[in-house]
Amino acid sequence: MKILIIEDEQGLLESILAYFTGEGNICEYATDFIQASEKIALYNYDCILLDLGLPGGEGLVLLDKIKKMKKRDGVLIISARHSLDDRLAGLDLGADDYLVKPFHLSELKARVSAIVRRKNFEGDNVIVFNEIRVDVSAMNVYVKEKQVFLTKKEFDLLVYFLSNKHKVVTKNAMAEHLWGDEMDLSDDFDFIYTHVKNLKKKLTEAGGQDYLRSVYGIGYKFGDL
Amino acid sequence: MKILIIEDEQGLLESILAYFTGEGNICEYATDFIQASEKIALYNYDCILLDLGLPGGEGLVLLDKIKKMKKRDGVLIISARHSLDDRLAGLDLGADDYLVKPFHLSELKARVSAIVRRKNFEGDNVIVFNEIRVDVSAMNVYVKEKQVFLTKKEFDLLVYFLSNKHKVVTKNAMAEHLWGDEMDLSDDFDFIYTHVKNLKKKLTEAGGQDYLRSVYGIGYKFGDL
DNA sequence: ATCAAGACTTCAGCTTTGCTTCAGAATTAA
DNA sequence: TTAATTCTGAAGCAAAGCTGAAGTCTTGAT
Repeated sequence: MKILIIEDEQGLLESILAYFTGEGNICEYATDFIQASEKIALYNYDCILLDLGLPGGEGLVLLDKIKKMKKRDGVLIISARHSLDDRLAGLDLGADDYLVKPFHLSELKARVSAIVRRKNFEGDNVIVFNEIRVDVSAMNVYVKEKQVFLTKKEFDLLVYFLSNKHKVVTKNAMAEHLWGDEMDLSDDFDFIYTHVKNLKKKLTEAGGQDYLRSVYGIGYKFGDL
Repeated sequence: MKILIIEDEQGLLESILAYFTGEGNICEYATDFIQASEKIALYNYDCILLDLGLPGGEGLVLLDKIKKMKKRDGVLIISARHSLDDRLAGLDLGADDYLVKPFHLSELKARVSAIVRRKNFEGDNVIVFNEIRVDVSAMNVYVKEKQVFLTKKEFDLLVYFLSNKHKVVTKNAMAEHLWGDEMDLSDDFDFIYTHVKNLKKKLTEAGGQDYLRSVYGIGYKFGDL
């Protein structure tokens, strides 16, 4: 899962980062309006954590921007303000949920999961594709009722392919989804071939068909045929 | 056992908290309607202690909310009012029991235990998984009819694994269940490895299979295979 | 057919994470 | 208070996964 954290308060930012990366997610962050706008414009996130307390009340402006872009990203508002007005303004502008500071990280996690589940899987967190079944929240993968054990990268990759099935995905898009911007996109990341290969091997060895076809010069396409 | 205490009267809240945590339970609390709603929506508790005396008669509304959510949480109503009407209203709305202030903490405890026993185990407070048998209320664990003596942390851990069998559980989730929100989740708590190891050792030494597999970079999975 | 760019395979070393052990702190029991 | 048990924290070692590079094979264009 890919998360963007927009938070200017150093300490809080760091603990959120530590917590979510600890859960195995890809996290990015922005500490001011400009940074945040750029990231939002350039990338897609499963969920954006937005602190309304940015200087100059820029938080609501950002939210407005996100929504005007018609992106699918979920938005969770974080705010120190108890005023009902702010919260309502946020929800009016299309935020998916809000959370008042201070909060427990586990609470934050629960809400983020809820948002992502609502968005991506319409209440169902199991993806089925022919003989492949992926239970996203339990992190279980089955091929023909036989369990397959994947590493984190392999799992992320599979989920990404499954949620883009029958579409051509570029190597860059895959890299962005798996590593966020920790990685210099001008790099070659040839090693993505390694992960693809390992994933393929595990799936076919478990008796699955090979649904992955490479598209020369672009990337891959996962799906029937 | 995880308990939520909804009580706006500071002194009473503190003594209930002290008492139940002293008994070795994980306790959380809420002092107003908003806090309470949020906690209820996000987490599951073995029992919720609800003071009807919240300002604005919000207690009954909360109870209604809980029941409409179809959660399994037990609810014990606490109230200073002696009126039969309130009591009936509460039980009508699905509360499990009713206690009139003032009361002795030991009485409160007895009622909570009774509710939990009734709710969670439908008269049967034993979890069985293959050759492992756990009597939750008596804190007894048996492997193939042979009793195993666990410490409290080990016991909590086992119960947590058993109630999440076949799912991948993260280290964070385990920590939250074992320590509630007293612990800074951005910490490393490496010592959880120690508890895991000790639990494993005791179970296998008693002749149990090793059902626990670690999921690299995420946490553990307990179950068959 | 030839060539270059991209794709695939393999594998070693590097990093991260997990396991084990043990000692001291904290808690509980006697 | 003392003794025993349990919990926490740290250190060293083991394992898993990730990265990077080298060599080989494929593709599509010339």
